[in-house]
Amino acid sequence: MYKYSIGDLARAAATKVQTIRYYEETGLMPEPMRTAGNQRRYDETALNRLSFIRHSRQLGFSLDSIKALLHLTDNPDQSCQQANQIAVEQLVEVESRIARLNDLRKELVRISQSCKGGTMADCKVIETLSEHSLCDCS
Amino acid sequence: MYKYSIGDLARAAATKVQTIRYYEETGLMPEPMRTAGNQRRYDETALNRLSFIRHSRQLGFSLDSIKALLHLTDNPDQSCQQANQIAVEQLVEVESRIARLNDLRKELVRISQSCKGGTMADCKVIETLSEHSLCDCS
DNA sequence: CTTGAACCTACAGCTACTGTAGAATTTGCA
DNA sequence: TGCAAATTCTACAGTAGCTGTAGGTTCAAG
Repeated sequence: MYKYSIGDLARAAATKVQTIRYYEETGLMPEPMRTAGNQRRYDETALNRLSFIRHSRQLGFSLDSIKALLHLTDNPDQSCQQANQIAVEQLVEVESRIARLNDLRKELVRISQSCKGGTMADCKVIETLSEHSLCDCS
Repeated sequence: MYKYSIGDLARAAATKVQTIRYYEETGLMPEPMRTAGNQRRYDETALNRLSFIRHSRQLGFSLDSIKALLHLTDNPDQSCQQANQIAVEQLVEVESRIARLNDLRKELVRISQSCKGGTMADCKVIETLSEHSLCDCS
């Protein structure tokens, strides 16, 4: 039943041991059972919860958003709309980040194409980095 | 000549006063002149340097990369190639971030489209976030 | 000359971990 | 069963790149 050590859990969810303890500290993971010698022991539920957290983190959700999502799952009668709302907000955020990065990419291309291979004295890269007025970025 | 207070500089470069002091602490900005009453006073050179730093930050360069670029400008005889190398590395990094974010976006779209508006008990959003196996992300 | 804005230093806090030290426990193998 | 190696424990410091605060001083306008 309570078969996983913290190291097992870490391996299974591709996390670090310290990260799991950190999640416990900050209330994302519940306090697990302990052995007689005070070591943590986990069950499948804990592994699922940790996987959920890690996957959400990979999708860019903040720990606060994840906390909110986990709180929602603890109240199964509430509307799914709130969970969806959090996901949509995250989507909006990701799309705006993509847009900004595309702008950056454009200017970086311009900068690196300006290099004519001379010395620093007439380096167009540095020059271009100095002139914010010319760039498209917000 | 030394006409800018730290507040003037902050306004001119759209930064916070504390950020300028932080850049000084970490060696990105040189220690400026001081008034008799110990307040910092800057000239145009300092403003140019700060603008360079801010613009580079907006393009996603780390403070370490910026330090390297600034170091290059202090040695005008060196090859421009090194500066270009840093810019190209940054470009590669930005492109990989864009690619990853595009993957995330795809999955977030899938997640938010799965919401059918019921209760949390059968929330597809949460379900989808739990199942890493189904997703495309790395 | 006064008053209020801006400045000073020093330090704590933010996110989301990661690393370290030194001690205790558990596990595998003889 | 005994022992060594691996793992775990707590507690705390450090990372990037700032940002905010407290308590005090200086500057500039009127």
